[in-house]
Amino acid sequence: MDRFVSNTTLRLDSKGRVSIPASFRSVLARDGFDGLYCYPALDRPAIDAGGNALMSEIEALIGRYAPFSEEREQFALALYGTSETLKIDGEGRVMLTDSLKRHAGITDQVAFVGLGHKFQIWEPSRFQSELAEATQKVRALKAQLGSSMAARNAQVAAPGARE
Amino acid sequence: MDRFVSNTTLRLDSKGRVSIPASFRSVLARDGFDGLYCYPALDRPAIDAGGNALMSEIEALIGRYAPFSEEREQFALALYGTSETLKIDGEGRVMLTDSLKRHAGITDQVAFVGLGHKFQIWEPSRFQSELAEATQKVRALKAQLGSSMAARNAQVAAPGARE
DNA sequence: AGCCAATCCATTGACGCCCATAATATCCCA
DNA sequence: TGGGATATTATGGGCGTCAATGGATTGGCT
Repeated sequence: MDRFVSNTTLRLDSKGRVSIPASFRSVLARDGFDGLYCYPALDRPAIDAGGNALMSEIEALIGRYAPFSEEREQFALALYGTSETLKIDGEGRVMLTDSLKRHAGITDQVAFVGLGHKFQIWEPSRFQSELAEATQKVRALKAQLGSSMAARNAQVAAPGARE
Repeated sequence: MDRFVSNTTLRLDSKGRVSIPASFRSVLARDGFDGLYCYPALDRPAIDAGGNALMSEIEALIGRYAPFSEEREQFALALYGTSETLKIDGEGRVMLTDSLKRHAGITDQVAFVGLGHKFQIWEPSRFQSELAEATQKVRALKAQLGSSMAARNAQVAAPGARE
């Protein structure tokens, strides 16, 4: 597997360390990145994290704006300026910095959430409500798609049906 | 055969493992995917499962939105974030995660239901009632079609409608 | 010296992998 | 066409390994 999927919540120990889920670690290893690249998510109380794939995505985003343009400077500041590269210890753990924890409201537990090419780190209860909200949105979109392509769904609802 | 068809219900053992029906396994093998990709179905108490075909469907859905856009982040969170790639052991069994079992109300038995490019995993009695309901609807639809050809167009326009 | 962080080591519970058995299904050949 | 041999499924259980976690020790830096 070469993408981040699923979610798990883990505890921080007394020293503030937390294990990165083993499945995420193996994706990072495949991606070939020593450490964990992360930064506070722009518009949510979460931490974006990943490896080379994430870094080049950010690079691409910033690269789309002209050098010295106002937008470019601001993106660079918001993303590069707040990024950290955390070390991963021998047991696969990291120590989140205070500013990252503050941004996400993290205290003693975190939820790791796969988003494909990257993953996010949330305070567990905030993640729950965000997930509920996002799920609603996806459901709404599916219903919309369903009514325009309804014949397919009707079939799906009655897989064993014979006439 | 390269599609998932028919349905079987199987038991979970004391360790929570359940065999994937052999016919489904051979489809997965053909699809070339090590493991079982699955996630809670959006609008039913069931689990959607499959291989590469299913995963690229999700990828396509998410790929329609621009990187870092609000929609993309939410979709990735709701879809990738709740997906799991289950390992298949040497005997063709998987262990469903707690959250998947909770979503589908699964305890000690499951029904595998082929849906073509993917399949679903249900709690058996829920599947029975869902199937009965669906059959009922199809029957009603047929009766209407039979008694009045004129109704055809209206029905085709809103086949998924619930009342 | 004193603090913080990087290694290193220990524990425990879950999971992966292996082998065993029973019940079917499939084949093969008289 | 039977009917026994054989392969395949579904299922059960044992055991070693690894992941998550906790704690101790070392080493650098001020």
